[in-house]
Amino acid sequence: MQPPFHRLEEFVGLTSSEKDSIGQWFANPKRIKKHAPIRREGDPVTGVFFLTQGWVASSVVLRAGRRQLVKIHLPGDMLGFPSLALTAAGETLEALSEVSLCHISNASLGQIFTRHPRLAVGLMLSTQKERVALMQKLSWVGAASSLERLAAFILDLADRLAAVEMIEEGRFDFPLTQQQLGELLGLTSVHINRTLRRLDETGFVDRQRGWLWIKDLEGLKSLAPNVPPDFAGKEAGLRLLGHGN
Amino acid sequence: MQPPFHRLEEFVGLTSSEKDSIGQWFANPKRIKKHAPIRREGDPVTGVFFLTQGWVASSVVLRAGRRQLVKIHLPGDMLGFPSLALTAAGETLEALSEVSLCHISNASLGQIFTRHPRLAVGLMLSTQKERVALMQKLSWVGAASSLERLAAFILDLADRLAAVEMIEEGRFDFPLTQQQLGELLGLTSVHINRTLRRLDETGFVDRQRGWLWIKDLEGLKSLAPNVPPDFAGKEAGLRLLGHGN
DNA sequence: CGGTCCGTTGAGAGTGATCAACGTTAGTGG
DNA sequence: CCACTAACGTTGATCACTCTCAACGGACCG
Repeated sequence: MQPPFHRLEEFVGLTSSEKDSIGQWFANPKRIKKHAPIRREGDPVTGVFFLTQGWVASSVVLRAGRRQLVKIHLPGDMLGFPSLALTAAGETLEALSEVSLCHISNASLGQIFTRHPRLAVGLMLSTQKERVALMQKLSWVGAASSLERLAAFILDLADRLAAVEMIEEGRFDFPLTQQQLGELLGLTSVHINRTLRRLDETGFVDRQRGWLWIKDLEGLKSLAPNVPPDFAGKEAGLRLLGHGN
Repeated sequence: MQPPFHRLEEFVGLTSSEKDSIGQWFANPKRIKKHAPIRREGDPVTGVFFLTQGWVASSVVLRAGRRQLVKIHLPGDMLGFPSLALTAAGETLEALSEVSLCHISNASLGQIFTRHPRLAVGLMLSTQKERVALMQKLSWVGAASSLERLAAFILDLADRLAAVEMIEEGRFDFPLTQQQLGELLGLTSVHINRTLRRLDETGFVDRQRGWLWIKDLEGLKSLAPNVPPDFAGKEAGLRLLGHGN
């Protein structure tokens, strides 16, 4: 199976030599069992990860024993970038399903910058995209009701699932527990349950353990607190590197 | 006056040739009046900014007319990076005080990647640091009480002010209105007011229009929902680029 | 087949929002 | 320099969204 390059090629076109360099990353993918930790907060920072299959949650813990899920990662995502700036990992990465991922060592990552500047730009833009997504999520949690937050998350998720063909006619596997949804959106699992039921009763979604079905996309969109940002694709890379390149 | 290089040199040591390249950025700084917008959401993305003096807020707006302040920027910060991935700016940058900043064009930024890989690594790590900060803030807004959020913000701010010597004995200028504080922390201005008064009455802080005084640092720390992350400094750059470099 | 985790539902409590009014400060123009 | 005005800070009363606590049923796993 072809590794999901789409996120790496989103912002810059890659030459075959660049693709070769990347190809090494996928030499020996690692399989992780459902619910197993990939990396814990405080672990040494050995590099980043490229997720090829499955769902991963990244989270930070607070003193009170609470925790915040920062992001749900899907195939094609790069994991662990923020921790590069820290002495020890600042986020826990946990497999939400059977997961397959590749480790990219610090040295390999550094070589991208010294040898493949175009690829480095692509990586940088990719992490800026993540930052935009994080800003959006902060705005949901800081300034939207439970119904709005849930709608926004489901819509965002559906978009990202579509990019890797993990959604069909609005239906998709959904391995998150309501507890985890709550930790993701700053709500309790009890309130997630009630809010989910409201979406259900209105006919916007249908759900069973393990999967979700968006029955009324436009209805959900009418609830969302913002319109999703418009990512620039290759144009972003060209702005930085010049059109003659 | 020496531009605040500290953030650029935080993760990698710079050679004199690299410093020269950067030096061009500071050729003609632009002055912005208090309360003036630097860039609005939807504006074209012409590059990024390097803040040399003053306070800047970056914010996103939601459909309901609400808005979320994403970050308060201080001298030394790079502004506008996330929007590089977008077709149009995704965040509004607004001067909270008299501001002085330098514009760095897309092309100049691209040249950093093609000509000065070490500097590019420094920039990348710097934006990862911002991402960590954003993750922290999300956790405050998503999982902490109003008192905890306020304490966490004030402590974080004090640390960052200290890095640019804008704080003296715990006292500093503070140009944010309570309305803006509310938009930053996901609370209403009324509730900010009451929460601030609680901090005041407990003797943790003293405040007047325009400035703030941290009277009991340890007390504030006891309220904070998390311990601040430990950034790796030059060690982070060395991990990627190798110690022999 | 039993245990544990997860989803569901109810009752009650509380944090923070909303609405409203007023005093104070700072900025503006005469 | 003063009067005027708008923005900001403060406080009270009330509302409601979400949390907490609790119990129970169902699904999955060993």
